[in-house]
Amino acid sequence: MPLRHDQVRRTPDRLKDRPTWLLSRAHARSVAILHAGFEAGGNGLRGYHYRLLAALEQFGPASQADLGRDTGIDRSDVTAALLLLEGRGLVERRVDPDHKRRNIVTLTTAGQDALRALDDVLDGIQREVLAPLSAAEQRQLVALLARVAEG
Amino acid sequence: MPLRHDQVRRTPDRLKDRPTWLLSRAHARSVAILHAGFEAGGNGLRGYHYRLLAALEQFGPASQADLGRDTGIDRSDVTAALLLLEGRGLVERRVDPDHKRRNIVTLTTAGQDALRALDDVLDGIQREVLAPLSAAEQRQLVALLARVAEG
DNA sequence: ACTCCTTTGTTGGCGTCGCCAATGTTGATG
DNA sequence: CATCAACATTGGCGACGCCAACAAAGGAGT
Repeated sequence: MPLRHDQVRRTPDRLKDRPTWLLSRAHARSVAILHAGFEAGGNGLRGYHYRLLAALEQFGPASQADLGRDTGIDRSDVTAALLLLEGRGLVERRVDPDHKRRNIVTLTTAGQDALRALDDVLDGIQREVLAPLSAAEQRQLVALLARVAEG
Repeated sequence: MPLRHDQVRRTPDRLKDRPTWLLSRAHARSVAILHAGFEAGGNGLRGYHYRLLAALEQFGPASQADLGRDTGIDRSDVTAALLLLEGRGLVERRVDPDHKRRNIVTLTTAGQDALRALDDVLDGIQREVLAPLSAAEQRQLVALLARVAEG
């Protein structure tokens, strides 16, 4: 069996046609573009932070546990992410007077501004990720992905 | 603004329709199913190991650098993954006599068997991941994902 | 009132995947 | 012969997901 340095990039057949592989590759590309976008215009915020800001903006003040449930983020990770958001003044935390064990998290004006800025970044990223597809195909993909994601 | 414990799981609108979000969710589900499958029938091997075995089986013995290129795995991660594969006797490493800095990695018979076993596991996983879709839709999704993955 | 169970926030840890830098060797190229 | 590139290895980092243990607090049932 001959060796094969000096050859072009290949992908084993076992991988390249498997849906899970394609899903993984597509996701990897999406993540790379997301990362670059957040790097450039995200001001150090990451996916977790955006999810939390989005939930706060839409649903209003909430406890950390509820935030975790709405965003699919583990309670412990919510704590860490909020620490950063609070440090930047994008969010405020205070103890719920009725439930002293509960923190009520509120979006600040600065937080709203940051969310809007991220929205723009995100929109650009969507366009870049879906660029290989026509508008109709993009809609198809979104519909199919939604069902696969749901299970 | 009223609080909202005791409510059902919701997802912020900002997230739930974005292609990158759906891609991420679909990928997450795929990964969860993959993880469960490897847990059950993967004998402690993970994605990296399968990729490496697949490349070796199809393309024959190769240097670690070539393996990395074929599988999209970083050289440093190839080293670590091979360490485990070698420890299990699924792979053999020897120095290339013509290039003493190069290791030639060879798939053993046990490695081939392990690969076959993983193939079956993987096939089952594909079916589970794509279960929400009809056969025609599955083909559509695969075609679209391939293009998105490619960029 | 008292016990039991659950929720909440926090800390700390683990695993996967992807990536990058530095290093010592070695081969190839000028 | 000097330089440069490739190779394998080590070690580290970041994002994301997840889990266990914990103390504080509340709720339910007796």
